[in-house]
Amino acid sequence: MSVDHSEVSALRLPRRCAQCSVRHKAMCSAIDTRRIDALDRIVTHVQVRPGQTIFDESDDARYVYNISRGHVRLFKLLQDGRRQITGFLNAGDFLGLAASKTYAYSAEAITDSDLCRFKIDELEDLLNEMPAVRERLYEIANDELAADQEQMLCLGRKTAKERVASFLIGQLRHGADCGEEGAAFQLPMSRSDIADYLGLTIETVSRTFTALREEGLIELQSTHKVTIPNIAALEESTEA
Amino acid sequence: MSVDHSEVSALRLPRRCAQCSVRHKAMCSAIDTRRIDALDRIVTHVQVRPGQTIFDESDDARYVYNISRGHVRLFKLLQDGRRQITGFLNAGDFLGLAASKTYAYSAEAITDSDLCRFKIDELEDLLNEMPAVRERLYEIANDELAADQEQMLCLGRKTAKERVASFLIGQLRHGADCGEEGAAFQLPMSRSDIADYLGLTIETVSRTFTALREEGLIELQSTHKVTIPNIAALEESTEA
DNA sequence: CGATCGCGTTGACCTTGCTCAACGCCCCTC
DNA sequence: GAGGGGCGTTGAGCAAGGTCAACGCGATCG
Repeated sequence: MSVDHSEVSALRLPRRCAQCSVRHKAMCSAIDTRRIDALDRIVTHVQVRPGQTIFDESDDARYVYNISRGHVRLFKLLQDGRRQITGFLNAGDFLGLAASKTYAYSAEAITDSDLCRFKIDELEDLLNEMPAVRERLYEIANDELAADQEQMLCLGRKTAKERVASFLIGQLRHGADCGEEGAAFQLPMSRSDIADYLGLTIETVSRTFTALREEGLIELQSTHKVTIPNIAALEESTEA
Repeated sequence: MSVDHSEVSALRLPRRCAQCSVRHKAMCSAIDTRRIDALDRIVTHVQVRPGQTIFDESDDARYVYNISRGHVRLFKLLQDGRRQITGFLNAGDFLGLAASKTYAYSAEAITDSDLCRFKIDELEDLLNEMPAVRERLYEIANDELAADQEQMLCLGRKTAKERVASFLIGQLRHGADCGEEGAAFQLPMSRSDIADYLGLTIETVSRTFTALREEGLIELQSTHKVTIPNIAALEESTEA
């Protein structure tokens, strides 16, 4: 997990899918090792900087992406600027699935990120060749559905404290750079991103972090580095 | 759209998929007419009464369902009983997609409903035979994803009035028994269902209906029958 | 190196929507 | 046709979380 933006120009993008660090996650895990070169032929590697738009909700949905490094936020906007972040994605995650001609949400990089971009038409050909990949996409969509349902429960029925606790547990699980008890992990996103993800204001998120810290449920090494000393205890704050 | 429960025993269930009233919706629309009999061999028809459980979140996800008649709610519960309804389904809709061994949500009938039930194992065989059906399921999952993102925006960032307006427009569109301007349509679900769908209380939903009526944005023939005299006007109340 | 900017935190006050309670209405039952 | 239960509406008061404002701190920049 990296929030360091200083050396973008020195980055080496993965040249070959066979050597990719997220080779065994996302869509790619469904591709036979012997045929992984088929991916190389249709992939384009793109680099995005913090805050940079990957695609906009209104764009023609011509590409899908795999994240090979970095952190991304998905969101929808109302006309007056209110924003709802519908998900945070990390290395290994997949984005760009679309129900219609345009995307269902906008996507921006949170940190410096490397993306593998596929033209949907070309991917479609690959999908027909390798039904296992389509099945994998279907699985991904279903996982995403389950996560969204959980998030609706959070937004519709949980208190501020429960939402923040749920979010932290979710980050711990999903990030998984460090699942161990008491391990510190990074929150790559700002308080404002967290607020827009949880349907709260920045101030409420901030106050809730403070409250959780004062209760000993979390420790804050810095604003973006959290430790959960007792996962079970925090999990109890996740509901009721 | 039926909220009449009086003659369940007299119902004729569809015997043949080829004659099914929702034959050209949902999953079934992807099945070649000449091979529709393959469906007949693996389908079971089930009838459920208002309030009856179709499946529980904790159940083994062994079946998927198509609704051929009636109305269904999907929901998740917190331990203390708080409920979030994650979707309302009508005739032609599909439910039971699951990411894991168990379902992602519980499902109950709102009105008397007829369901076509498929054992997932058996469906899986069909899917391998007819890749177009799998593609259709994938499409359905993606539509569902887009709808869920929209609902997150609603729950996280809209006011009570905006939520209720969005809900009514959504019902008009999705129900589609009557898309025309000024046409009345039925709300098969209770105020309590609406509240749990919108992340509000019954009282707030009731007050908001009254407010919308007093502003002339809706007319209420009865508690469950609504007219939208001017769709564009109500749509404006949908945000900002 | 001081000025500025972005971000996070904290405090005081306010508003939206929730809680609790009463009541009306319809439908069912006896 | 009196009683009762389920559902929806309305009102009064309350509280969770939002708004507005001040401030702190670290990074960047001229």
